Amino acid sequence: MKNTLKNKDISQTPFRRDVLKIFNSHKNAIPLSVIEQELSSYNRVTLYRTIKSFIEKNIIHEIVISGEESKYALSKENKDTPYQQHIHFKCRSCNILFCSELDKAITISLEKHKIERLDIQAFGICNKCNIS
Amino acid sequence: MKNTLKNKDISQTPFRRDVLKIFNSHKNAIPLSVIEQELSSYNRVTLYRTIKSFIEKNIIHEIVISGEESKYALSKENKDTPYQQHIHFKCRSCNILFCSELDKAITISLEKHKIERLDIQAFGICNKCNIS
DNA sequence: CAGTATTTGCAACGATGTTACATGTAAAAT
DNA sequence: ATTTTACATGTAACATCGTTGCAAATACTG
Ligand SMILES: [Mn+2]
Ligand SMILES: [Mn+2]
Ligand SMILES: [Zn+2]
Ligand SMILES: [Zn+2]
Repeated sequence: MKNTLKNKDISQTPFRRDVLKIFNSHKNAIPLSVIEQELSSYNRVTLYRTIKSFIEKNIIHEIVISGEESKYALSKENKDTPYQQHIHFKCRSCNILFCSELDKAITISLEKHKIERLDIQAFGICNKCNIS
Repeated sequence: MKNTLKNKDISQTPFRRDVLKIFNSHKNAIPLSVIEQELSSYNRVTLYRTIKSFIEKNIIHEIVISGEESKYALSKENKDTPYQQHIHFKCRSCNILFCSELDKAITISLEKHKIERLDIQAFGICNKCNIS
């Protein structure tokens, strides 16, 4: 499970390891600004390139929501593990955003059009905010 | 059905009318670049502000997809008509993006979290691209 | 029509993301 | 282990995007 870089056919560099460590230390999706805060020092350009590589290699995926800073989260899929349907949940109270698997896959059909993949964002109130 | 500007409590100006005309003349969601092409002349700042007002007044809504230019489409909801669940379909062949209503509303439940609203993007092959 | 509120255009600015190129480093080959 | 090669990084410059302050123009109100 560790050493995602080697598994992903992408060369191991200190900077990439640091960024990956940050992703591994967060349960939820994080924006660039959080990565920047947690890196002691960094180069803007290199960070952009790192994020882009990670997305291309399927190490992370981007989650965009209208009017918000893009967020990034570790991907589960590999060469071995194929893509698995999941949704993104965003709490309107504490603002966390996380990936969540579903018991049963959602299917939608549209009469005339062939749907191959769904991208689902759910908005509401999370567990923690609900009880307090 | 016409004269959306008056209904929406937003003052009518030539520029806003022109932009609205463009939306009315397109069945599908369109990006800023298309609006810019179709306006004979325009001011960048004013266009940004117009789009922002239209979104605030619920005349249009923004559809963002990772890695793509944001697109905008007319909204159905008014003071009268409440929000109605719908999905966005994007064809990977001809690239059109449009809003589509569903026969039956989709519901997802997440055990611990309270879902209030869903945002669903569907990707695949549209009608037209499928037959040709 | 006159007075007020809102919108527009302009100029300047900040944030975001990209590119070219020289240098450094990781991985592969010997 | 050393050399070679391919790839990653840092720097600077740039382009694009979107925002702001302010003065002038226009739409709305009465
Ligand atoms: Mn996810
Ligand atoms: Mn829509
Ligand atoms: Zn919460
Ligand atoms: Zn199509």
